[in-house]
Amino acid sequence: MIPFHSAFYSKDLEKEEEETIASLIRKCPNMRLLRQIHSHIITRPLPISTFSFSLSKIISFCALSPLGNIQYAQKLLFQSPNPNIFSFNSLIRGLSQSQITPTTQPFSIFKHLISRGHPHPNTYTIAFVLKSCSGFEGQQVHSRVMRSGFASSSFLQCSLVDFYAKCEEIECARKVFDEMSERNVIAWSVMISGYVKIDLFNEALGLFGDMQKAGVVPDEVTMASVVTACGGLGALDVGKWVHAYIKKRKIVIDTKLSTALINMYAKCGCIERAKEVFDEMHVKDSRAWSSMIVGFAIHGLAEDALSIFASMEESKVKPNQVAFLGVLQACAHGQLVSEGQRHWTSLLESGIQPSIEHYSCMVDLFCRANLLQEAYAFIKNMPVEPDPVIWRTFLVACKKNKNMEKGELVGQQLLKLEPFNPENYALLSSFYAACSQWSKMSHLRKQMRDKGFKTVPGCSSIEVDGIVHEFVLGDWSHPESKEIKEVLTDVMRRVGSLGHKPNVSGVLHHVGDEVKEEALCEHSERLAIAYGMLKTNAPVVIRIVKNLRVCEDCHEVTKIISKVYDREIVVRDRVRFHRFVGGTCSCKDIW
DNA sequence: CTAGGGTTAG
Repeated sequence: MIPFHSAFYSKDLEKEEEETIASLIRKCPNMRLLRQIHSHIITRPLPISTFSFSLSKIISFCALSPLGNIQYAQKLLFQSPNPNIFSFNSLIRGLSQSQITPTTQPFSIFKHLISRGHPHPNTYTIAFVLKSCSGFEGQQVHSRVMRSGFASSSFLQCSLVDFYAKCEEIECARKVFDEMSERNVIAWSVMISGYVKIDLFNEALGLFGDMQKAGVVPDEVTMASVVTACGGLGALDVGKWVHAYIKKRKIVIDTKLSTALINMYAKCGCIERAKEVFDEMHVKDSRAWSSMIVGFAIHGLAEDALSIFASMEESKVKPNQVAFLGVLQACAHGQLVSEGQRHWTSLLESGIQPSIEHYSCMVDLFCRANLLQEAYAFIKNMPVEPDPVIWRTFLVACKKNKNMEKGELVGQQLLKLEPFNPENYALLSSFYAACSQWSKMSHLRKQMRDKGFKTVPGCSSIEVDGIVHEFVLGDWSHPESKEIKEVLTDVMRRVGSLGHKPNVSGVLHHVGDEVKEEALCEHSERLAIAYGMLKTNAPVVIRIVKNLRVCEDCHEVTKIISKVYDREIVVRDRVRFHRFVGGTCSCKDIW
């Protein structure tokens, strides 16, 4: 510390002193030393501006440094006679970043500032406050911004767009975005990522197109959202185009963008390319590893998932909860029961608190291996309450194993837990159908009708020449549906001549088998596959994205198609991929 | 001392 005598104090010395104190605080290794610096500046007869500057640096350290103490920052601030806005900003930022739930909310500090009239909040204050606001609070901040002189601040406009996007108030976000006079790369990126956050992937891609038209150059942050949108849509062609665009524009492919690309390729059914991107990464963090593990898992490549998990451990990156989720998922889908149990033990040993998703994977592990007893015992021994997903997993297994007793029990449980979810009624009804309990099934379907429940219809899409065609169950409105029908008739003739008997157990209505067989042919994945067969030729891969899980009969038929028409068909299910080649499926018929 | 991005059960 510079010794000084106030009599000789000049502006230069003042600056020098401030600089020394600031640098001391920057390098401060712990709170104990910080308190010493604090008492130093209190006891020294510093000029008021130097004192105030130093105190704000101390408060900032306490509020923001990992070595700091947010409570202490708050105490200091409210004890000091005239804290500046810098100090308030640090405290607000610290509170909104803090992991522990703060006793004081940033928004209430903001209100406090306004009611006492000084110091005046600035754009920094508002940006920090918005990060931790509830929807209601944020609207109040918004209206204050409009009444203040900050309405045209690009920073705040971006913060507001992001704030509304985080609240899933996408129309409000869009309104702020549209009213901006100048939109920089950040404004476009926040809006695009806002759409991605709520699964409006087409809107995100559309806006990316508008951004290009507006001549704003995207960067790696923008592209991460765009890539994620492609993955969400399962649009491989667009995804490949976007990847090529990134390379051509020489946009930096950092860890986050690489992770997004891995995920996109995996979700678009192209696991080889996902692996290529992964191998090219220089720095792989736990999220990158997790993406690769989950990618292998959803492709049914359990061995690859396990070996990449082992490599992750070897490379000293600690598996996070998602990595464990991926490896358990892989074991479940690959029927590797003992491997799954081994990783479960290692999850518990790692100190990670298993989440409901982890428990769900374990239940699924037993269910897919038809170990219903083990699954049920596992559910009963869980320290957390089983959720509807877990019960549905178990009920699907009961359906497959025609276990009336357990299935009925669990089905009732499910309806009690989630009485307004049509999916539960549909599932239980198909369970009764599988067990040939027709009267119970019609009773349930009557209940559904009475309650006005509608199940989500199956919907499959296929991308042809960059255009995504959607097909809904039983919907023949496609302009080329006559040709599609001809393809399907040919398929049924050739598939039938190979001795395939339609498996109608997946059809819900208790009607004649002939009607049921017809209903099977109208399943959305069949329409989409037929369209793919119509519009493309081998060796082009037919890639389908479906919103529900594939029905058993469609799965059989698709296997046969892949053989007799010699077409590779990749179907993205609601939960995983099926790759049909030469009459077999990569899921080994477990799904 | 401001604004934007990546993994997650059936």
